[in-house]
Amino acid sequence: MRDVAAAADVSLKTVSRVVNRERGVGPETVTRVTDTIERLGFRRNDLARSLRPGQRTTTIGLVVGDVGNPFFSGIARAVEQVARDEGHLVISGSSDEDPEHERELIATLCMRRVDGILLVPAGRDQSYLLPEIALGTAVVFLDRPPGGMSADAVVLDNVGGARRGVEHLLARGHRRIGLLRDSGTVLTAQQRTSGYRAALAGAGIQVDERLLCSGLHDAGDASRATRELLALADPPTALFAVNNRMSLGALRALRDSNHSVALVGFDDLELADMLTTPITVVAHDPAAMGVTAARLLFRRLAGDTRPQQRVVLPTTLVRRGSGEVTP
DNA sequence: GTCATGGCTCTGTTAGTTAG
DNA sequence: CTAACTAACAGAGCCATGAC
Repeated sequence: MRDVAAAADVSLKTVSRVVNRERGVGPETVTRVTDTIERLGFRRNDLARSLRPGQRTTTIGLVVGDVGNPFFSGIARAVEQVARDEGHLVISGSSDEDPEHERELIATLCMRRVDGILLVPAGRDQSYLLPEIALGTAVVFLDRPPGGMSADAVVLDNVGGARRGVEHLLARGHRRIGLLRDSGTVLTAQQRTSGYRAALAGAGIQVDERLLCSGLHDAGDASRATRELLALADPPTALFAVNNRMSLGALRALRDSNHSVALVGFDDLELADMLTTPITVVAHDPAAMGVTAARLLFRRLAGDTRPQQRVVLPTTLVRRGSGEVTP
């Protein structure tokens, strides 16, 4: 900037004004400075620009469970689009559902002075964010609400969606429905299990706890659990998988078995409609979640002081075949 | 009073310098 | 040798100035 100022024979301040398109600079000066900027290849240093207090870094942080998971990458893509429209850069990371890792990532983002944070919480307590929020960092939670504090959150209708999926199986005449779920600490899994129980209770069916498989970490675990369920003396005639990894595992196990078992999964799966028996899912829109959360974040950054928002996004049952298998 | 422009100062961190 | 101080980085906020 100093070189530009010297070459264009103006002050630093005038270059700053031209760079930031501020009003009050003569058209001749603007042309001369712009030409010099072009000639010297000057680019504003945003790191230095954000040095002054009150100045934003025009970056936001995004922490999800795993950017490799299609659900989270769908969110990330949508967040990126909104951020770009707002002139912001997204710095993203995966917590691997590890609370410790989540905190480290957030700390790193805060050290880089991101203006706002979009977080899919892995741990049960996010009160460590309160000092950052007090300093002016905007925070919006996705997929799961925060613990130990309250803040804006965009979540899914997990209970309702799961209930609808299980009711769909019940309507086909299934009475023994297995449940495949991941770690019990993840709130979404708990809520989807509640939906499962509510559907059975609504149909006057006692839950057989042997059909509930918990603590499954990945698709491999879900496959093993499915095989175990099918090996029971009175195996389930249908399965409800609480997320896409569980569905994938169940699908692998079902492919290798000669049982005719119905399957409904929460979360849509890529290619789910192209399988021999396409999968029926409780679908939702990751992009809508990303867009909603990002817009909320930027509204807060723009000074919106409305009370904290809890946006609940709907789910839809997509009938494709696997959930329409009758017992 | 308005417009165009310039000058000083401040920011958070760190390398380098000086004092004790 | 350590502690304290200072300069440097690149830009922007605030205020000043001169011309009209």
